[in-house]
Amino acid sequence: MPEGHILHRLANEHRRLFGGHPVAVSSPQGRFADGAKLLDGQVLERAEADGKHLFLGFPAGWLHIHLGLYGGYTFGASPAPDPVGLIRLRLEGEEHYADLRGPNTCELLTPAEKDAVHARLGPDPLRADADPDRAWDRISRSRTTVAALLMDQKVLAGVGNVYRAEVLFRHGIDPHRAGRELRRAEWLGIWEDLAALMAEGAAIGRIDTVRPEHTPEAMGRPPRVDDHGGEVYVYRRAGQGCLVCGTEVRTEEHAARNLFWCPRCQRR
DNA sequence: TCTGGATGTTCAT
DNA sequence: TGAACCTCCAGAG
Repeated sequence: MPEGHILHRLANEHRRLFGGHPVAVSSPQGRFADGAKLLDGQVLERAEADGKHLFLGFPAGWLHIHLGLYGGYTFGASPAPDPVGLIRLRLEGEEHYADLRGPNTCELLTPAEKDAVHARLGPDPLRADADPDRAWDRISRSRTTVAALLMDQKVLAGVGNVYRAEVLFRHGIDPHRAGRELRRAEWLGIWEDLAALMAEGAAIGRIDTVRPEHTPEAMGRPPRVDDHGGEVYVYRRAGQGCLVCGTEVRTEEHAARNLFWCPRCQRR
């Protein structure tokens, strides 16, 4: 379930489980057989994430992975079992293995090619070197909606549909407002909040955005279960009552993605 | 058993 | 703006 926090979590996981050691690299499915052959037996030297991109550094080059909509990882203790389903990439160390399925991208890059990927991404709230003003330059001049801008990886890297919906709710911002209608203070509030929410998401492995005072328990309401794990305000809650005001949460297709918002809490 | 949907991106038009 | 692509799974029949 890949938004940026998951990729940072995966980078940490790769460092922890395989960093500094040689790994057996294979492609049981066969679609990355040539690349796997080049990397097999090499030491995993680095692992980092930028936005929704994962980079694994080997002497032969950078392994670039993008999970797309339904790519995913499975980790386990060695020895790895016989492959089940389509496993594009398998890394195996002495104690652990990692299986990658269904990625959008799984390719080997030169350092220059890796730099080019970074160059086309906006700042990532989870990276220490990120500069929110770089995103603000784009947002403050744009007629595009805030909803679309937050999902544009050239503007801001790592935010997906869940964080987009949730951060706009938390700041009471109508997703249909144009970027240039946003005030700088509002943007900085969004940025700070994303950095904190996504850091927490990376640490716990799920997206939790509901403030303690709004949890169903605190509000005296029956608990709700989200199929994606954490507790959220509006994402995929169309037709349900808003946790804060009770108004029906709305949804629409916006720039080819599902958008969710509370028409009362989020004003223009 | 089949269909449709999903937290994403790219390319063609 | 729409289609294609990557894969899995819940729900329908």
